[in-house]
Amino acid sequence: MNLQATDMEVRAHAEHHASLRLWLRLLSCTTRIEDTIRQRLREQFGITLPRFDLMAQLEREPQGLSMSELSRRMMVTGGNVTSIVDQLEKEQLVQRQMQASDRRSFTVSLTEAGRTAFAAMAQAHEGWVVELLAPLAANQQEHLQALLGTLKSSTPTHLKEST
Amino acid sequence: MNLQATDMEVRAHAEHHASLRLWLRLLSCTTRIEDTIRQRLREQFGITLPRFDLMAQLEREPQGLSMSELSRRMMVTGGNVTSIVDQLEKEQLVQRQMQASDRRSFTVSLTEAGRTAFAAMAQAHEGWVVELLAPLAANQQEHLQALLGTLKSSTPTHLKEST
DNA sequence: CTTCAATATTTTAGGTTTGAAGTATTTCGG
DNA sequence: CCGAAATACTTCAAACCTAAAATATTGAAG
Repeated sequence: MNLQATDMEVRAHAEHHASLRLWLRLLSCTTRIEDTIRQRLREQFGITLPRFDLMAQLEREPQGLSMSELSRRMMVTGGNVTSIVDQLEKEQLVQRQMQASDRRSFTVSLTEAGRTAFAAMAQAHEGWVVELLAPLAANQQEHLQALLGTLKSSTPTHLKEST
Repeated sequence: MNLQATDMEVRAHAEHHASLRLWLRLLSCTTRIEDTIRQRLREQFGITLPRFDLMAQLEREPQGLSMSELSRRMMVTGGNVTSIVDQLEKEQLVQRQMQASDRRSFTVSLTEAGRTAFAAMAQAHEGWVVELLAPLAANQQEHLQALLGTLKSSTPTHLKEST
């Protein structure tokens, strides 16, 4: 083994370590923001983050979404969506509507009460996100968005992002 | 309200929207990588991600860690750590060791079997992380690391990162 | 028309996670 | 020494989540 090969191995090893550290930092930043939002949603609105997320998906699609489409957009399993919709339906915030065309499927949409409740929460939520990302200046945020875009585009395309 | 004030409001609104999009992208990138790792750990090693994470914490600290320190580093609640340690102890991968000094507390550490099992998994895991972050060149990864560092340093310091 | 694969959702079992309440031990002010 | 506050861990109930199996319906090939 010559010197150059050794150098390459050292460099590869260092880069591996750097990737690992990057992943841990990515995870911890995300977790921290998520935990803060979860806590505030609970304290200020008595709602859980998954329920808020589901309502957020529906709010963008007034005509409603199927269970499978919700599952895909929220990047969670179908069984999971079933139970969250069950909860929200019990609280009269969303409704299941049968489809004439396909009796296997139906659309879920916000009720009037759901839309009203969501509007207040969404406004607070947006403010929190702005606050929590404020350590980064606008141009840094743009840069971060671009880097994450590069990352996202090549990752195994399990499920689609809705933005 | 004059024109400049209107401009500022428009800009503020646009920036809010940009922050929200950035947050959603951050979340979806993280979730996607996490789901891939979770799936591979299950398929190739028959282990769950939380158990792997706990073992990873212990691997860095041969002398062992207390339950509360584990809880802090993993950024999860204490009750959660209890059940994961219970599982791993049942599988003989970790052990609880009483402390002479404080009978409330004890240290958790990897068993010999645990260290062996973890070594194989950690190597595969590091490879996956490198692979999943590969869309970003080394210098882009550095840049991302720096931006996330800025973000992390000012975020409510709930729990500490170990890196 | 019938059968069989595909699709849409639910159910089930096993884990993970939280927040809050409970138990045991230590520390420290008086 | 005593008792209250703090600390370390566990237990509990409720919700979340996954993967896999089950149910119901549709579509399409023969």
